[in-house]
Amino acid sequence: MDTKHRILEEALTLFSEKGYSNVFVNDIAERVGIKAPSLYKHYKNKQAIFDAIIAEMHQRFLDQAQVLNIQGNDPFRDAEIYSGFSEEQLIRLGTDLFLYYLHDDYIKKFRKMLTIEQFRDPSLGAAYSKLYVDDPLTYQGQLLAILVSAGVLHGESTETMALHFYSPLYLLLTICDRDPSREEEAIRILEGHIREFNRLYGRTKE
Amino acid sequence: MDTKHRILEEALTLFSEKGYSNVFVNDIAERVGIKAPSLYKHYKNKQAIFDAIIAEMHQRFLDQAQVLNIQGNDPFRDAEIYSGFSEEQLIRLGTDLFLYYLHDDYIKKFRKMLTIEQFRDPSLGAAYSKLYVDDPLTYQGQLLAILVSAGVLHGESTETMALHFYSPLYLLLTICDRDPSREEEAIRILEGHIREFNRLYGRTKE
DNA sequence: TTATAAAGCTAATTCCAATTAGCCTGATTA
DNA sequence: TAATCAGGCTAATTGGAATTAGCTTTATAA
Repeated sequence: MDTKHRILEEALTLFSEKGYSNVFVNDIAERVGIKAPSLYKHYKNKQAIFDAIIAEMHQRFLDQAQVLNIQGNDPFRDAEIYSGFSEEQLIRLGTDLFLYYLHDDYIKKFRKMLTIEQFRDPSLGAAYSKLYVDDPLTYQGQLLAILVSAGVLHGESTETMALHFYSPLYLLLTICDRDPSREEEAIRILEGHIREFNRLYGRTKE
Repeated sequence: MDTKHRILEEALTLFSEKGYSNVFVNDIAERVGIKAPSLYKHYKNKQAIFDAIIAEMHQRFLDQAQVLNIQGNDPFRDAEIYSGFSEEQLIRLGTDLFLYYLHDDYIKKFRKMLTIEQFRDPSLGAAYSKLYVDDPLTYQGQLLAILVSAGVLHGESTETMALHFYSPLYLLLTICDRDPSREEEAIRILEGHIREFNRLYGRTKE
C-alpha cells in the first residue's frame, strides 16, 4: 500500500544523483523491489512520478507555512529570540540551521534534483529561485528589519544585510552538496562568517 | 574545416540548455547544418564531443593563466589599481566584471552546463567548485590581503572578507542564469552590496 | 592527371528504454 | 461464496536515438 510512496522516495534519490533522464524506470522499480511494469499500476508514466515529487514538495511547503510558530515562519518571534542571543549562541543557531538544510534527506535530495533540472523547464527554475533565494532573503530581511528597529543591529539597508548574511550560507551549501567531505571546512568558514557579520552590523559598533 | 569547432559550439549551446542526455546527436548536427552521421567524421561519438568541450575549457583556462597582466590574474597589480579607486569607480568595476561573466557567451554556457552536470561525475563537480568557488575566493582573498596590508581596507580575516564580497556575486549570477529578466534587479542589488561592503570594510571606518 | 583523403550523404543496424497486453493471486466485499 | 479489484509478473511491442556501412564528391598532392 505504501509502494506508491516508496516509488517517490527512490525516484527522488535517483533523480537527485543522476537527473531525470539518466534514471530508468527499471532502476526505480529495482530499488522499490518490484518489476518495472508494476510501476504503471501506481503512476501513469515516468513523468508522472516526477510531477508527483514536485507536487509533494509544494504540499510540504504549504503545510509548513500553515504551522506558524515554527522556526523560519514568524520573524517577530524569531527576532525576539535572537535579540537576546550571545555571539556564541548565534553561531550555534546558524550552524544548526545550516546542518539541518544540509543533512535533511528529503531537503537535500530535492535541492540537488532542482539544481540539475532548473534550466529544463521555467517553472522549475522559478521554484528554485523561490525556495533557495527569494524566500530566504525575504524572510531574513524581515527578521533583520525587526532587529534593526529594536536597536539590536545597525545597518542602512536590510535588503543588503540579508544578502550579506544569506549568500555565504548558500555558497557553502552548494559546496557541500557537491562534495560532502568539505563539510567540516564549511562549518569553520560559516563560524567565521557569522562572527564577522555580528561584528560588522552588531551591537558594539557605532 | 571549422566544422569540427562549430560542432563544439552548437553542442555546448544545447548542453547548457537541456543537459547532455536531453540533447540528441541529431539536434547538434541540424544546428551545424549537416546530417548526424557526418558528425562521426569529426568525433568518435557523443561523449567525445562532451569531452572535447571540457578539454577546450581546460585549455582556455591554462591560456588565460599564462597571460599574466590580465584582469584577475595578478593580485598585486589589481590591488594597486583598486586602492586609488573611488566608491563609484569600484561599483563600476564590479558591475562590469559581473556583466562580463554573465554575458560572455562561452562562459555563461559553460557555467550552465557544469551546473547541470556537476553531480553526474565527481570530476565535473570538482571543476565546478574550482572555477566558481575556490579560485575566485582565493584570488579575492589575495587581493584583499594586499589592500588590507596597504591600509586601504580594514578587516580581521581576509578569507571571510573574500566570502563576503564574492558570495553575493555568485548568488546573483545564479539568479540571472535562471531568469535573465532579473538582470536589472541584480545590478541594483549588486550596487547596494558593493557600496555596503566598501562602507563596512572601507577607508572611513575605525 | 590520377590517386587519395576528407567530409558529406542515405540507408541500414542495433540497442535500449518506455510502455502495453494479458495473465495470476490474494484480499475484500456484496 | 462468488465477484471484483489491487497490485504484481512475464512477455511483447514500440519508438527512438546512437552508431555503422558504404557510396559520392571535391579538393589536394604526387
